[in-house]
Parts: sequence; C-alpha cells; structure tokens
Amino acid sequence: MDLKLYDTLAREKRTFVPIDPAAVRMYVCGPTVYDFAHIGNARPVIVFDLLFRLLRQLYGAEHVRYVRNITDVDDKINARAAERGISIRELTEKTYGEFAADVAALGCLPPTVEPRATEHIAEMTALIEKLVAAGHAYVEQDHVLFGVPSMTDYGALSKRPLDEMIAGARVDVAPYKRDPMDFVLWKPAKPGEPGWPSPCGIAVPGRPGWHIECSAMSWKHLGETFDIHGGGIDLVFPHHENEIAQSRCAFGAPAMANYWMHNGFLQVEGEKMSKSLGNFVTIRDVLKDWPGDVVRLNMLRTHYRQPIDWTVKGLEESEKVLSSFFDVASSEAEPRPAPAVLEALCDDLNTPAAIAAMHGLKNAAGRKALAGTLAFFGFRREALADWRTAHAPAPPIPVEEIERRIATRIDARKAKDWAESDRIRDELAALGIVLKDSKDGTTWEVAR
RNA sequence: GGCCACGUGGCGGAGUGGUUACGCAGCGGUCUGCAAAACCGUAUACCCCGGUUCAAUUCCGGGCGUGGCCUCCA
Repeated sequence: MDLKLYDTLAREKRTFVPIDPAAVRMYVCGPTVYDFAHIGNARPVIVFDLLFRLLRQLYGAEHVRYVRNITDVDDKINARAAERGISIRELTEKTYGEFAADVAALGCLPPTVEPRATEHIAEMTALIEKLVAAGHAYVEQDHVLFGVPSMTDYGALSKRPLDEMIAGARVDVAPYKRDPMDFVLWKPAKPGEPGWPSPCGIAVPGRPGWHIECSAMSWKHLGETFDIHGGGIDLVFPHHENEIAQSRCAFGAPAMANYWMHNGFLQVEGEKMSKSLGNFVTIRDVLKDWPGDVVRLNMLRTHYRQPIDWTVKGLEESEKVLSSFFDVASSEAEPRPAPAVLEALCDDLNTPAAIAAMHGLKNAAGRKALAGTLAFFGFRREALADWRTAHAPAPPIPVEEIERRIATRIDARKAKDWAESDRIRDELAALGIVLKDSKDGTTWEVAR
C-alpha cells in the first residue's frame, strides 16, 4: 500500500519513497526544556508518534529511525535557571524528566534517539567551519553569520521571495550583519552564560545560534540527507528555512529532507492560548482531569494539518468514543491494525477517516481487529482503567450504606412495590449515584 | 502592510465536479414494572457574490470572517 504524505515544500501530497527502505529516517523538532510543555507542544509529539508507528508497521520496527532533539541551550533556559537559582543542567534535566513522563502518559513511544544540543557542540562547530570555508558564512565581531544572499533559492519552503523579505524587514538590523536577512550561527557567550570554544579562530568562548543544532544533530544521527522532517507550522519560517540553508550549503546537497511535514496550530476554547488570557494549558494540567489516552484521541480526531480548537466538550466526546471502543474490543487482539484503518492513515495520516473506520469495527466480527487497531494507535485499556480507578470520584455516602439501600430496593421490587423502589433510586440519584438494573442484579456508579 | 492557511448539518469532523462520511447530542423504536445502559432506525450542511461547466460544497476570481508567520513560539 502506498503511503502519501503532504510535503510543505511541494505544497501537495506525494507518494512516500524512502531513500533506503531498510533505514527510514525521520527528524522532528523537540522541546526547549525550561518549563512544563503545554498542550500545543503535545500535538506534534502525538502526530509524529503515530507516523512513527505507521512507518514501523509498513517498513518493520527495526527499519525506522526517529530522532527528536532536546534543546538544552537557550536564552529562556538561562533566564529561568538564574531566576530559580539553580544550575542550567539541573533545570534542563528536571524539565526533560517531566516532559518524558508527560509524553509517556500520552501513549507515545520513545524516539530512537533523543539527542541533546549541548552534547553536539563539536558537530555544530564542524558544520560552521564547513559553511565558512564554502563561502556561505562569515565571521564578524566574534559572531559567525550565515550569508543568506549566498544561497540563490533561499525561501523555497516558506515561499518567501528574498527581495520581498528584504523590503519588508522592519526590525533593527544588528551591526555585524552584512545583509538584514543573515542569521546567527554562533555568538559570543556573555559572562555567566554557558560557553564553548569557538570555531573559525574566534578567541572568546561562544554558544550556538538556534537553528544550527538541528542541522548538526540530524546530520550526526540521520546523515546529510534524510526522509522526513517534521514540526509545527510556526517553525516553517525562519527555523526550518534556516536549517535547510545550513545543511544544504554545508553538504552541497540538493535537499536536507525529502518530505517536510507540519502540524497545524491549536487554540483553547476558541481563543489563542496565551499567558495573558489565562488559558495557558500545560499537558500536566490536562492529565489531572483526563486520562492520557483520551487526550491522545482528542488530538487525533482532527487531521494534523487542520487547526484544532481544544475544548472540554471535545474531551468529553473523546472519552465516550474511546470507552465505546474498549467496551466492544476483545481482549485478544490481532497483531496489526485493520486494513481500512491502515488505508486511511496511508492517505496523509487521515486520522478522522481512520477513526470512522474504527466505528465500523464495533460489531461481533470486528472485535479482534478493533483491539489490534487500538493497540496500534497506542491506546491502552489498562492505562484507561487504571486512571479511572485512581480518579474515581468518591461516593458521598459509605459504600455499605449504598449497598444496604440497594438491598432494600431489591426487596421492594420483588414485592412489586414500585413506588418504594423508585423512591430509593431517586434518593440515590440525588446523591449522584446512578443505578442500573440488569438480569444479573443491580450495579451502581458515581456520576461524573 | 507582505506572505500562508482555514470557513461543512445543533456540536465535532472527513471527503468529493453529478450518487451514505463518521461520531456526539436530539428524535423514534426494541428491551424494561418505569427508568438507566444496550441495540435498531432517523431529520438537518457545505460563509457571501460572481465566473467556468450539461452539472460546484468540490475548480477559478473577488469579498467577509478566523488563525499563523514576517520579532530564536509546536
């Protein structure tokens, strides 16, 4: 079955052909570890986890290499560490641990490699030396800058013609830039900032610019050209554009990655998420109220390139849908997802269509296929059940009292005293306890 | 201001140049002492204005609305 992926560079869906089917390679921009990740950060993590799973299904688990970096050198990190009076390393390690736990709760597999920027300084400086040697970068006032005009087709990914950008540049241009569009590859470390020996004969210690780390780490772990590069749509410009410039110019390669994939943005209850609006939602906040698998399904109910509005109503619906799946899925699962689901996912990761196909499996004939599909998606029955147990609301009166009243009601029903039976049921309902009569007896649960 | 997306039934959300998406809610039914749950069935849609076409929600142009980028934010 052909896999089709929407390529931002080509602006169309293209049939996926890996460079080497025995070693499919994907790079996704990961978190800057200075604070809890928010729900918007969770979108690419979940989306590309699903793509990772799909690629493993199509090419074999041992034939897919997924790299997601950890940015542990950054202005925000420095500022936060100083603010809390802890070391940078302490902050980044703690934050990474929190991120890893959040992501695991969302049902995501660990990537094959999670490289840290600070452990790839040597690759970065090597890349910078290459760029200077090739005439694509220059040294000025202890900075190394990438000379954008040296790359004739700069701007292809974001479809920004060079001349228009220069005309539109309104910000103050740093004095060490030869061209307003030039961007920093390396800069001197200020006192108190982390620094490393600089490249290109610069005497003072320095630190990398933002974009160079991804070029360095993808090179180290995936090679000069690889298959898929992913991230949020907001990274198209300038981050990915600059990554392309660095990598292609350093290696003289026609492409950095053959497929560029970008997930759409997320809003919260119809509004842009921001700290000033007070609707800034961390993954951790959401996991307090909802099982990770519900959060995962809620994210996947919308196609990854569409904007998504994150709402409580949506989460409620997702919980109902996921529960309905597990209610009918058999405990014995097929080892692979259902063909109709796979077909939907192969069409540029069409998760809404895949979920629709899963609804079609909610019958006796589809129970094993549904179980296999849920497992493929990363949904875990036990995780959902465990969360429910841990978060079950406590009944307002003792369990023995509830059971005593139910016993009384059963006697009343045996005597066909419906008035008394309904009175007891109504009383419990008023306390938030819902009764269900079946042939096997009466069960109860606390309404959410 | 420049560039780029998106606008589908009460809600969420796919897709398509002419024929059912799917789900949630609602409604009707089966079951039940009556309910709940479960199961079966079911109405409602394609932002506005032009154009292309035998035919447009689907293609093209314009408008309006929402969002993103252009300021190291997924």
